[in-house]
Amino acid sequence: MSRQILVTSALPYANGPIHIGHLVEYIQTDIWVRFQQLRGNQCIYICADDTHGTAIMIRARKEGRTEEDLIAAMSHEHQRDFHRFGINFDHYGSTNSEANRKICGEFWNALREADLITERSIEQLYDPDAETFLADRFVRGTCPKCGRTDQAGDNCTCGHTYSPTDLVDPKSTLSGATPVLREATHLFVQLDKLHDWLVDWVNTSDALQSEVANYLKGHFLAERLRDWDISRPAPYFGFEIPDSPGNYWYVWFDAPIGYIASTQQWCDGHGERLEHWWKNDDCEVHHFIGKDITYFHTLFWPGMLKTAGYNLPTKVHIHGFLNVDGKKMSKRDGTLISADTYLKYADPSYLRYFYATKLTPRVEDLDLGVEEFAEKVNSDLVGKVVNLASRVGKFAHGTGLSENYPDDGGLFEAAAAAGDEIAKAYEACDYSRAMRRIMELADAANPFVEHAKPWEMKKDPARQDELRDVCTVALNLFRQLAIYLAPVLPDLTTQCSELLGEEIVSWEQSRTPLLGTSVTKFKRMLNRLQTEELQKMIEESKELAAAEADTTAEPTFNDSDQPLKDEPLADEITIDDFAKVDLRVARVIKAEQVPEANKLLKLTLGLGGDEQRQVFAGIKAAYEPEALVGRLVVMVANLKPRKMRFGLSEGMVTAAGPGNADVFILGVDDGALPGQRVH
RNA sequence: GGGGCUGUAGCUCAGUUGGUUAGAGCUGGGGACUCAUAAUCCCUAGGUCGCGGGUUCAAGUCCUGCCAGCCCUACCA
Repeated sequence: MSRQILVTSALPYANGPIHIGHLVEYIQTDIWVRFQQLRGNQCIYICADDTHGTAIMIRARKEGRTEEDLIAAMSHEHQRDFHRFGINFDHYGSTNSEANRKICGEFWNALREADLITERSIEQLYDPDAETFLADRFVRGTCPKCGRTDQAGDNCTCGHTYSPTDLVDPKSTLSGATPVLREATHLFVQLDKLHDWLVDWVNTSDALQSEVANYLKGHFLAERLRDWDISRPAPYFGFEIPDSPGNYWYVWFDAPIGYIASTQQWCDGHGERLEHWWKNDDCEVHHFIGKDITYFHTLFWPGMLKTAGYNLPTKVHIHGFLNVDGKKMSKRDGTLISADTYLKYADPSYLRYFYATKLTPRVEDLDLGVEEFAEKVNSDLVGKVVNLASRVGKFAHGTGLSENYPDDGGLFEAAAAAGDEIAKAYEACDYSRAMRRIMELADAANPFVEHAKPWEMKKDPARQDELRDVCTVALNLFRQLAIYLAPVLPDLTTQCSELLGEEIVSWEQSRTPLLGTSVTKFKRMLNRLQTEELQKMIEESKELAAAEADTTAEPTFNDSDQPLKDEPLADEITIDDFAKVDLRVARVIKAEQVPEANKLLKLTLGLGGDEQRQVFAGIKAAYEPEALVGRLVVMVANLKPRKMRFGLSEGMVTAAGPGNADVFILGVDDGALPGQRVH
């Protein structure tokens, strides 16, 4: 009984190129889809570019083009890369399509009807220059806890987390402007109304890996589910909400619906009905995703599907991240290798096979060790599998295959019997196990040729029948391997088909030997992988990253000349003049308000040990005392003490800026110690 | 701090419901062959199964404590 299966991979964001980390997922999915098709199931593979959101809007603006132009170019590039890696989508759409807008509307109405939508006003930082609300990652500023500057909008390297509205001296990374708080209405999905249903679904469906189910139960379902902020105010690149003008669906609302919209487009082109795939209990829906988007696919998405009356996922297959040589991929190390760069140095089959040997049904990170990668490809694929065909190909071209299958000591039969186990492993996404079993078969096949010594038969005209029998066995064992590897190595399968003049279309072909046909001239199938090529690949990635950093860094140096005009450079001095000023690193030990003073804060500065100075600084309008405590500042330590109305000031804290709220205290890089002199 | 996962030969891993001398591939050492892409074949080396307790006639396999590593999360996913 043939199954009907719809498969998706996560939608790549139209904001950057595909890299080898992304490919883990697409290769994993593609293998599964090809396996299902080989087994005779009706299986379609749907994907699309994820195109909406602030990041796309900002990037398009920076590049001076429309969003549509940007995402069209990106989609083209993505599809080109996927194609070159043998990722065989049945349809690759875009979330920025009319089909998607329409289905989003349908989901929206269903959520409204189920009374799951609520409205609330929230305050968010707004960039008055760029005229847009700012997501956390577009705000940087000084950590309110430790005073480190240039920290991200939601957390600091000191480990503290906070809201971007807590940042001292926040700046928009888009325009450099100081963001202001602005109120806007947002729409929320009250997910907690589906709490009981979700608990039940997580417990009873087979859709989730056990560790994922545990994670959900322990983290989210253990308490009240928070409302999900599902709208963004204009300007926003996305779909405007029909019954809430000026508000747009958040990109995470329309992205998963893109799975359905893209299916719709496929249906339109193939005379199919969407209901047959998405509103049909007989159709399985499988999502392949990375662990970072677990939450969306296992709580919100099922909730939305349930509410709108679509098929729930039969299975959400979640995989871990890719490391390279045991470390996170990084641009600096050159290990964040783009699909495009990879292809200049290595065959896509290598990566497909290597990932297959590493993938298990668990949510585990996988490691691409550069040495291991080359070893595995060379010894398994070239040395064992391809070698089997390579070593008899020349002989077989003359003899063709025997009419009857010769005695091979039970090798073919054993390999045919192993098919069920291998299929089971593929089905369970346990490719690692499948590859292991297949290589065991290859290990058993090579000794057969070795012991039969076909090269001796070749020299003896009386033994040509024997020679043909040996070739028949070797090539049939090779053919079995090619069939079992077909989901992983489509190119090898094609080459096998060409060699033997038989198209490989079904897993069942592994059960019966191919006999009595001619064999075409053997052509080399796969080259060995040189580790030097991999080194070059990493080098090129490094250079690309460096070049990119150059071009992106440039605009940030576009500084105004106003400060210099306001305060021209002073007269030249000698080094001796400068040496008279004793600048020291000091730690702010105490910082207090001076009740009667308009501009002053009273600071107690430590120079290490017991050495302390009391300093009055005119920074009241710019800094909260609490934010200063613990910070390192640079002070003029040998300034003659000066009596002020509120007490003695024994030095001066250095700072830049015209005054009032625009005062910026000089800091030092990590590692400096109180008491050290500034030279 | 909370949760999850992992810890078996130099490396990557397998070890089914607890049951004979713990396995494979790669690497290393020795040999053979020459059909094959410095491919292949044969032989060989090698591990107190992270550590300590416990249950059992019997534990890598179950329970418990500890140690190490990785990941997630830390009252806005």
